[in-house]
Amino acid sequence: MIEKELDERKTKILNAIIKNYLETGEPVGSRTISKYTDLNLSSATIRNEMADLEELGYILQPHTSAGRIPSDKGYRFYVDHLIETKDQQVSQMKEFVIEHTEKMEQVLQQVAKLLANNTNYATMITGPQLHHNKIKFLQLSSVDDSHLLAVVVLEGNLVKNKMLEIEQPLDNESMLKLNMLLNTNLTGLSIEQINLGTIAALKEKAGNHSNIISEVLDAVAEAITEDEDLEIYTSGTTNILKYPELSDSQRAGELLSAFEEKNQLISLVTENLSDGEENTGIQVYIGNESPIQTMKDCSVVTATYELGEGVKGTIGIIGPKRMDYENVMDNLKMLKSQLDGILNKPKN
Amino acid sequence: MIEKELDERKTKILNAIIKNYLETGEPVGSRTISKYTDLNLSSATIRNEMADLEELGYILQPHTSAGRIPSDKGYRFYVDHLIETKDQQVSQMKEFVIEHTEKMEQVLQQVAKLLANNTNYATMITGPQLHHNKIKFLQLSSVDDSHLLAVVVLEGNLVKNKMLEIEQPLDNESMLKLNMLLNTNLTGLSIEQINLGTIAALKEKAGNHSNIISEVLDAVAEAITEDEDLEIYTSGTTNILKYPELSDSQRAGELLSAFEEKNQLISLVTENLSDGEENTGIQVYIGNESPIQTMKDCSVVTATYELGEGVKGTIGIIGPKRMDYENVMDNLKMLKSQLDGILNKPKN
DNA sequence: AATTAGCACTCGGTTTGGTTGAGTGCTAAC
DNA sequence: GTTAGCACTCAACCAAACCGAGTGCTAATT
Repeated sequence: MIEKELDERKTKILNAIIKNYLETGEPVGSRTISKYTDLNLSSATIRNEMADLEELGYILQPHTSAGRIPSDKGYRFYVDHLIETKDQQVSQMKEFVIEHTEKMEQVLQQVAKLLANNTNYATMITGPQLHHNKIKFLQLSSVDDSHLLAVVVLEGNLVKNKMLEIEQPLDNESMLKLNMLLNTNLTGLSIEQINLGTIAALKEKAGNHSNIISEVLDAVAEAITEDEDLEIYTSGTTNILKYPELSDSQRAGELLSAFEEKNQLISLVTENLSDGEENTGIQVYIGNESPIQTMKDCSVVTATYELGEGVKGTIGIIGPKRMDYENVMDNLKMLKSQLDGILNKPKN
Repeated sequence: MIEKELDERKTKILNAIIKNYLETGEPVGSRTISKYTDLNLSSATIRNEMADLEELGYILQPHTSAGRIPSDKGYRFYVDHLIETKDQQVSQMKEFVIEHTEKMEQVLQQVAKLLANNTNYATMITGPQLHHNKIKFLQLSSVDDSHLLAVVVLEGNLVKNKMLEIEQPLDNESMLKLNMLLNTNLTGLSIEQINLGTIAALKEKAGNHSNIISEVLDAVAEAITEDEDLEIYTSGTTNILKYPELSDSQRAGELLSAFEEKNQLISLVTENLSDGEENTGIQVYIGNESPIQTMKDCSVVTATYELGEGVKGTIGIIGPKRMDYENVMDNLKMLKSQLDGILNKPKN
């Protein structure tokens, strides 16, 4: 069945076509290939091979009497089989200079920007999902007569806070008690681990302040999930205007809107997190393979980065189908490893 | 000197030209005006008047034998003299439905989006400057052995926090003392009011923990200024692609980049805040009048909103020069008043 | 003196038709 | 299996022709 659809020569030719097309963006003809490669074949022969390749679906003609361009299938074959993975040294070279700034969100924004500058494509990055992060510290304080402030510190020193309204002021003693109660019972737990049992137990112990407990818990849950969950940072979105095949205002508008309405990008994140990610953790979506319909004329490359036991975030690069996959994937690999180091000891 | 450059009739004609051009976006000819207006003049007469108007610089011809389009001077005259301010009732009609959500930033983002949807232009909005906001509550807590968490609540219940690293853990008692000290000395002050004297006094009282005091103060200052200061929210930026005169990928790219690199927008904010703002607090920049060079083919309308004694933010709308100034200004006026109500009692 | 009808003129936009050249597919020869 | 050669295709380019909206000017009208 899989008795090599493509022989050595066809492979070489396909590779040459794609390489050339990635550089020029123009349909490539038989004569070009004839000279480009070291095969020493006449253009006529190449033509025959190209006809075959077309029949097999790896390349296609924009119109009769034009050169060939890679099809989605062609690109797929290219990224799966033809990319030469660079030796590690070279990759090491271009280390990213990430300022070790305070706020997580600033780091992320910065990474997105760096990546965009390096690749000339649009980029996105999500913060890590926090569901599994454990609560490290929790504090309730009375701000004024009608407001309590709940502050939660998660592992990795991420701080979240939420204001609560209360009907009547809480006296100092109750406050202390509540704080004690909350801390002893909740620290070390992740939001997922707080179940009805825990809550009931807490409420009971809180006595006449049980209503506050549930409010606090709600607040904690909300602060952790709702917020960072769909926080997606993008950069270099206007880069897509640099590629003529994407820059007519119709298409470009839709694409750019997708970046602005960041919630459209979520499917990239979720898709990626669930997917079995082979070896590298890098996913390539070519054209229609993309989970986002508006990106059917683009290619999307995503990578997940991890910071300790299952807490993951996603980085993505979106560009034209004729993107420089090698460079992009190298960059992502680079980042993956570096993010590990940086995010594992964040300040905030 | 100012003996009315334009007589009644010329004014009417100019008005008609602009109105028509705003609708169609096409150069408008004499015949159109002849029918459009109630002046009952032949196209020939209009032509003569138009020649005059052109000489005076209010309109111009894209090329011979084309209709006329308004010049910047023409637009300026239009917004200064010709806009009919709608009666209040009509404006009242389209009240904005702003969800009273928790986070300030969400409100702002939402406002930007609403405005963009309503107008079909690009919008931006800044959070209020917080320098003058007073500190309402301040708390230091020990998160773990090497980290303190400083939480500041400002008037209006804005919460800021900052993580501090310390060399050696603080015992409970010192912590209590410090908190007491900070609260009694700093609450009620705005960041501007904290001067060297206050700091020195505090340090003295803190005794052997004086180094922590200055760290805390730094943190407070940083949290308040650096952060919200240049936080600019944008929305509907892709709307500009809807206007052909702005949507060629060259120009559009520059514009959109300006929105992405939000710091380019800052000049709009500062310019506006310092400017004497006549009566309405609404500023219109037409074409080259804009403080941002990349927007020389656009018009920019900004408004400041206020929430109590000098604390201001800025809203801006950016669109083509032929924007619907009336609608835009109405919307802004509307928002100005509503934001007052909403932001004066925010939750967070 | 102001208005208008009429007319020649201008000039961007569109259509038309021809030319060019890159590139193909096919066939016949090597 | 490879190649030279040739007829064919078709987008891209270009010039000529045409169209029509719109102008400026002049002479007649009010």
